[in-house]
Amino acid sequence: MPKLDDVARAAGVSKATASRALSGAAGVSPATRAKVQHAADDLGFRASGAARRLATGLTRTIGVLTPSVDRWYFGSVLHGIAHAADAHEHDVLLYDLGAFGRGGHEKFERFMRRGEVDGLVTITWSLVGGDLSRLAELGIPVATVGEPTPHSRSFCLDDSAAGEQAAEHLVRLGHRDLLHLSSETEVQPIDASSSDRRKRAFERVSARHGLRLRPVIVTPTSLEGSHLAAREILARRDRPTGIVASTDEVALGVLLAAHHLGIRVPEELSVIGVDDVPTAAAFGLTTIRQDPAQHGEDVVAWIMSALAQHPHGQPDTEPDRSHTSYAPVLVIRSSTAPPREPRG
Amino acid sequence: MPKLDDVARAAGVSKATASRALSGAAGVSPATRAKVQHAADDLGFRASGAARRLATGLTRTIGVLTPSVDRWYFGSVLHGIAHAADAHEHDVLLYDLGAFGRGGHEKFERFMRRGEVDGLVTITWSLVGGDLSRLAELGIPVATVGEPTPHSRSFCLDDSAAGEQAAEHLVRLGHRDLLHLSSETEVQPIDASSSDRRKRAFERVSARHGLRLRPVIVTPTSLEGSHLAAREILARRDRPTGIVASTDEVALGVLLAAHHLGIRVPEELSVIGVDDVPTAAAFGLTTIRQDPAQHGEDVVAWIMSALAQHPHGQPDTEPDRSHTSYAPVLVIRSSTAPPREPRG
DNA sequence: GCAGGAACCGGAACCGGTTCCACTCCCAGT
DNA sequence: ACTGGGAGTGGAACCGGTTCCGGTTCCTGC
Repeated sequence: MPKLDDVARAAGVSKATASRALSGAAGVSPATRAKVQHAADDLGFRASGAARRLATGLTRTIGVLTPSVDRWYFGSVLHGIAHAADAHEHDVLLYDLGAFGRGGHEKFERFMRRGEVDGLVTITWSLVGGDLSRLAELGIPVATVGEPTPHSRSFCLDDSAAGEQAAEHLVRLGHRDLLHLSSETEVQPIDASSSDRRKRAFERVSARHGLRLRPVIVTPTSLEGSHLAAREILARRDRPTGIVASTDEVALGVLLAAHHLGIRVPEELSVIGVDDVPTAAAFGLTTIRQDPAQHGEDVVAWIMSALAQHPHGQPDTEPDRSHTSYAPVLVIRSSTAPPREPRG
Repeated sequence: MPKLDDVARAAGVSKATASRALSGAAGVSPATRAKVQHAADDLGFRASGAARRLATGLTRTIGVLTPSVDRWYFGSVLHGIAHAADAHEHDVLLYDLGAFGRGGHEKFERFMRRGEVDGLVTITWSLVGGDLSRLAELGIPVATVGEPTPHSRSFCLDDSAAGEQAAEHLVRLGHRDLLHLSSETEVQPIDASSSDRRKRAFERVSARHGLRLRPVIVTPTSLEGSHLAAREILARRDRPTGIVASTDEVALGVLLAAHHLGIRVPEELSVIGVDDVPTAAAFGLTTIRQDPAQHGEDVVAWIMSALAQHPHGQPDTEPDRSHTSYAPVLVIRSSTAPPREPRG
């Protein structure tokens, strides 16, 4: 494996010049640069990342802390991050904290102990199992996607608007008797989750239009969980005419329950979700769309710009803790329609 | 940020001894080790990974090349890898090649140019966009999960057995008129995909039992794609009594189509898939289960053992290219039953 | 009492780049 | 002709660990 020294010797220059030539630094004559480049290609030279890291203190790597990787939302964000990082010639170091199970805290500690990255993105803040306020001490750009947070730069769907749009869509169709069904988040404080923000938005809409007040239902986070919960709800005589689900997964559970109970959608029951997962289209589910992969690309773009401004260490100014919220977009399919016999 | 030198000075020993003490190497008295450890804790010392890399040539990182991260199978494997790697105090460097889109080849080249890892796992071999035979030159343990391959160690569900079990299950129930529906793989050579192996197994079972011969149907890889294909198939008068799908995603599309056409499952149609995705349970889908997360854990275990045997560079012996194939397990739910009027 | 050796430790040479600083040219300005 | 300065380059000091090698010390065996 040839080293920089070999390249320098082959090109008849010093290590210093060879380094400058290959890294594109200024102060090298075009002729010399070409000579060095040629020698490097010739020898099949590949710079040692370890040596570069040690000398520059830069890893050209961005870390991702996520509570899970095999769920749609997290996977999509990660996909966007990986794509954007690649475009910037950066690698992605993945820490799958698995906070949905246990052991997330230990993994977080391991990251703090030995994770060496230039920038960090946490996919959701409160879900990952660790004291995330300590991340600020890292002295690197930190951003969160999936939830607004005062502790760092953040990117997230406007959950309130999403919740409102979902409810308003059904109200506009004539529904007066709605129910909100959300899935619980297993680790997250209940009052800081996206589900909760959507739920509260629903309640605001309910109050605004004087809709019938129904108890809040929370189901386990799984299609099966929401399916069973929905079955119970829909089996009752006074079931609502429409259900606003906090996510598409929950909404699909409702669809499933309706199917099993022989309740026709949308004739007898309207259902709306949030996310627009790939399967939503196949099921004809009306939903509020968000694009997590885009969020992932944006968060990397921000990290790169932060890195460009402050190549090393602490920024001298106050760190950017602004929040980017994405506007939800309503996607109307065939799971929503006016109620059969509008009341009120 | 304290360095090893500081720790050594604080403990009143040399850098060499401090290094040995902290790394757990032999040749340090218990008393000295404790003293150094204490000093390190005291100063909040964290060893520089970059320096360690440079000195040892080890990255304590394993790379993952995957065609996608936001699909169930890949995400699950990745989850297993991340979990196991963490248990071995290794990091995970993710290369999402995105071969389902374009640009996979460039990303692969970037990995070859600058990816520095101790071990590598590719999730599927032919799907990722690059000349993977070059990976052997890396001189590090390489393994593949998701498909058997002669080029490297590999881990994969026994697709033939899975395909046979699925078909045999329906035959055992009395079906004589089956159809196999598989989704195409966009990049993979068609004759090397898991779908293809499952399809050929189906054909063997068909021949063995002299079942009615039906044309092979291939659908686009998406729930929507298989849904539409299934609708066309099921709308015909002479539709089969059972459908063997190459994956659960395809099977769910069939279920969806049956629902829209008012065909009752399993009374009028049996459906079986492969994978046992989380949603399969909610839909009552009979399927062949595999556990990709386990495959991920196993592949990491193998890499770790290979690393332990040959700490550096090329193994002197022939590299291990054996294949581990996982036995499929049939999970019977409510989408399969004897046909209404058994023929033959 | 003394050779032999094991256990422990320190000095210094690495690993392979980057970058500061000094030095040499060469050319424009007066 | 002489100087100021910028462009191009080389020497050498880093970055922060690991590890080889040699030197003490102390204990065991004869």
